[in-house]
Amino acid sequence: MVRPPCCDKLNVKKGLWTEEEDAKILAYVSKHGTGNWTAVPKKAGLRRCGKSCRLRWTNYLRPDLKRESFTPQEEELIIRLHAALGSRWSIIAQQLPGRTDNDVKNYWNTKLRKKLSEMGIDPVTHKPFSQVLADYGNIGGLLKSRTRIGSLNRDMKNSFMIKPEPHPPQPAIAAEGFSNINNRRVMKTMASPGIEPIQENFFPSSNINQHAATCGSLDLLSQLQAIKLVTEASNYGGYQIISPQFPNQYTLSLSSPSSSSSTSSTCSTTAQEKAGLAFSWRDFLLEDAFLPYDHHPQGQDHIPEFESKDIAPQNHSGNETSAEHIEDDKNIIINNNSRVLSGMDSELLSYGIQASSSTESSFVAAMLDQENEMFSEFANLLEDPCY
DNA sequence: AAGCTAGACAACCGCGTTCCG
DNA sequence: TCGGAACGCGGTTGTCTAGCT
Repeated sequence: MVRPPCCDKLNVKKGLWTEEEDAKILAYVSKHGTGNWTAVPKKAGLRRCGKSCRLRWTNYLRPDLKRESFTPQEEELIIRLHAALGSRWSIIAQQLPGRTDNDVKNYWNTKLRKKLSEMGIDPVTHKPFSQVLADYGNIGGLLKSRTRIGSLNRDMKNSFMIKPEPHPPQPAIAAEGFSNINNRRVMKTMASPGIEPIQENFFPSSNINQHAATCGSLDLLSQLQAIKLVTEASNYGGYQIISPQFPNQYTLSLSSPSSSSSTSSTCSTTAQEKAGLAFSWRDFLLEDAFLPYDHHPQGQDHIPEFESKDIAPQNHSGNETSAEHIEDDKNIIINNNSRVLSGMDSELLSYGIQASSSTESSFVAAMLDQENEMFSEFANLLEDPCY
């Protein structure tokens, strides 16, 4: 990376800003407006990088910034947007007047992530840790018991380090195990050698494992298809988690507590043959959370309140087909991303299903995570097709 | 009182994208 | 069309402070 010319000078000042420096920025902006930040240090008489000036103005000096703490409404909106968008802080911040992306990011990292973790919810995927574990176990089976904890996301790692038992944590119990989730001192400790390897055969076997054992590998799309199928199947066999603060947010309503989140999973090809499913790459695009209200099925219990036109203009392909939905006599309330259920096993359809939009849309984030995992962890498999 | 720990948030860094000559 | 500069974003680090031992 080539350092910008304005930052090349050795005498560029770093660190916290003084009131005098702030005053210079304010005076400059009030006179010249924003823009051409590289010229600001010189014109304003500052020994700062232009980039640093812009950041100071954007994150601190802008007159329209809110200084008070986040409201519960803002909290909920952040969580819902994060579930739909992932860590697109600038886009999320656009929906919160007076808040900067840095504000939102810091608030997420220091408060909300921990809060979700204490609720037993993975802040990355917005799914219960138990379900993430189960999903990961299914995919991790392809590793032939070579899975390492190091490939899990941070919060899952912490949950392992603190609560090593593989059984799904119940939310109320899990709370005590997820303190200090975001503390980087803990992260550094966790990264220390010697504690990273996880016991072999940690994750449960699955039909995917069996198929992979015979096939040896799956192509990437097939693996994504498998993940999606597993995820969606798991959604309907997971746990009921109802946050007292966000009672509508993380509600996976189900009627069969005996159903393991991993038991109904199967390899994509097998499942597709069995259920007549057909996936394409479009199935894995982020789209649902941004559909206008009238594109969602009636009766859907969770409609994003933000304006879809303002965010994520990408990935809007194929709305005319993706807007399909199902609402049958089994009281299935799902969003349009769950159309694959149309041919799903009757054993899945036997459950009463309520999947919030955040749960469904967070699938994409989980998918991307797992895809990255696969690229790194399964590199040898992807390079060694069995066909 | 001193040292330590953790929370909060400001600021920096690196990278990708966009703009412009 | 190309290359450099500027901009924007997300992840990470630094610093301050309050609370605890």
